[in-house]
Amino acid sequence: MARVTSGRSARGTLTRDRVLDAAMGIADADGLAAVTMRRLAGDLGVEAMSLYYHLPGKESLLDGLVDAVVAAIEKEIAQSARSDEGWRSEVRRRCLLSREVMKRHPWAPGLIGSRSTIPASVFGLYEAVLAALVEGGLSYRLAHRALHALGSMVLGFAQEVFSPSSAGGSVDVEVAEADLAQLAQTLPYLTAMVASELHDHDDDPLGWCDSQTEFEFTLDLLLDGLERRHRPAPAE
Amino acid sequence: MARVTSGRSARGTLTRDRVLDAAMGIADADGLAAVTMRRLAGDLGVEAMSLYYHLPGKESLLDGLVDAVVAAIEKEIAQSARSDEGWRSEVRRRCLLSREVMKRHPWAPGLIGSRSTIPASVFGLYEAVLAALVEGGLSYRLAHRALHALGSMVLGFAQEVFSPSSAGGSVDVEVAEADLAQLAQTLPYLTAMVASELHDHDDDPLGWCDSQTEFEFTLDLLLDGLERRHRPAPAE
DNA sequence: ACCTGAACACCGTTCAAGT
DNA sequence: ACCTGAACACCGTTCAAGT
Repeated sequence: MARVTSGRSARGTLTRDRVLDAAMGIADADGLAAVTMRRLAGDLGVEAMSLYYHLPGKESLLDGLVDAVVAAIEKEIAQSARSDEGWRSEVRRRCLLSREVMKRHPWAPGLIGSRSTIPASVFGLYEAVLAALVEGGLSYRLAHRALHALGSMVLGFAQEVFSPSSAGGSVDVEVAEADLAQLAQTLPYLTAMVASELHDHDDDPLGWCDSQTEFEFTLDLLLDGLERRHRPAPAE
Repeated sequence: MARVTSGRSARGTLTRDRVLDAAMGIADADGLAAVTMRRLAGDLGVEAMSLYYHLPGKESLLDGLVDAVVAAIEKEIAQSARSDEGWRSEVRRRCLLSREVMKRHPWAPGLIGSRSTIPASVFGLYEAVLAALVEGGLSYRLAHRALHALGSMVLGFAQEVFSPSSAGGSVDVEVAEADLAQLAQTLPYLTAMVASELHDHDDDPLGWCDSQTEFEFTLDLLLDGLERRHRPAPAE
């Protein structure tokens, strides 16, 4: 009577957290495709429809999984935090630690990439990197480009791909005025960056984040570096 | 009687190509999620089961879509080909043109990323970039790292994400000896690169493509570039 | 050779009903 | 408050059958 070995199991009843834990377990073991409402319920010793009492639906479950991975990354980063670290070292550490976590949950990059709307927790990771860059003395302009260039490195994967439209939804950047104050509070650096970049593009407000320009910046960053390593001491 | 306006329509019968064309149309119009066997058949004025006569199944259809996008990229690149172009300029042009095509098919990056096995046509794009690098004088070692670093730029998307395991399948690099000759013929540069890198790692054959090393190389490439643009003239 | 109808084993989700 | 059963509208796919 001390322990139930499986099924509705262990202590107490169903919980959003227990559901998310079980979902992560399935994803880690059998891949994200194995995470179906019916399988998940089965592992929890419950009927599929019971899950809807704790989560509004599958989309919400997937958002919860992303949040869980981001939380794991932030935990890892917090544990290794140092003071008196340059921006370069801090950004580098963050990217490497994110990668460690992603290796434990190889389904996560694909999931994050396929989400139609970027979960707020992911913005938090970018906010922290941006903070490091700006505190390190980079201009908002350069820091903005750095965020684009570092792109998926911030999340811990390189060489990998995602489409904002893969899930069909376009990323909606419209923000209600009411939410803006809230945004400025939780993501102060990102808010300031957008404000700064918008101001610099008074003549062309729509061009403040031109993806063509960002793409070429990143591409040239990489090509410059490769050229430099190919012939190490160019005449400057 | 001259024209049928819709349905089984136009000239003749169902064809693999007509099916793929229709699938691309649906994906462009309503997103990849709208491409179901039933919807696709409906648009072609046919029953869903008829599709299976022309394609073995949905996986094959998706592979066909990837091939179609790659073909569009290669067409674009062929049209703008120049002789007497340095490796840097050629690689840059290829990446920018790939991006143009991807903008027309915004579902493509996500699709390519989610494929459990990398379609052969995609290897062709990397082969061409590798050829440019090697012919431009880069060592196989550096060219190998360049391929990792340029990563998704070669396919036309930056700042985006993909997991090899998102679809559950691990990328299988095992190659039967019989296929090796064939491979060497169609992808000579990639074959030579692997051979060269394997040779350089006689002591540690498994380490010839260590993803941790590649990740750090790319990360430092980007950080170097950002640092350089932050304070343009470092003491070297 | 090419296409179809009916059926199977799955999905996520709704909704009224149980306790 | 928490969980369930039956049902609905979808999937991809098989297989025997039509022409």
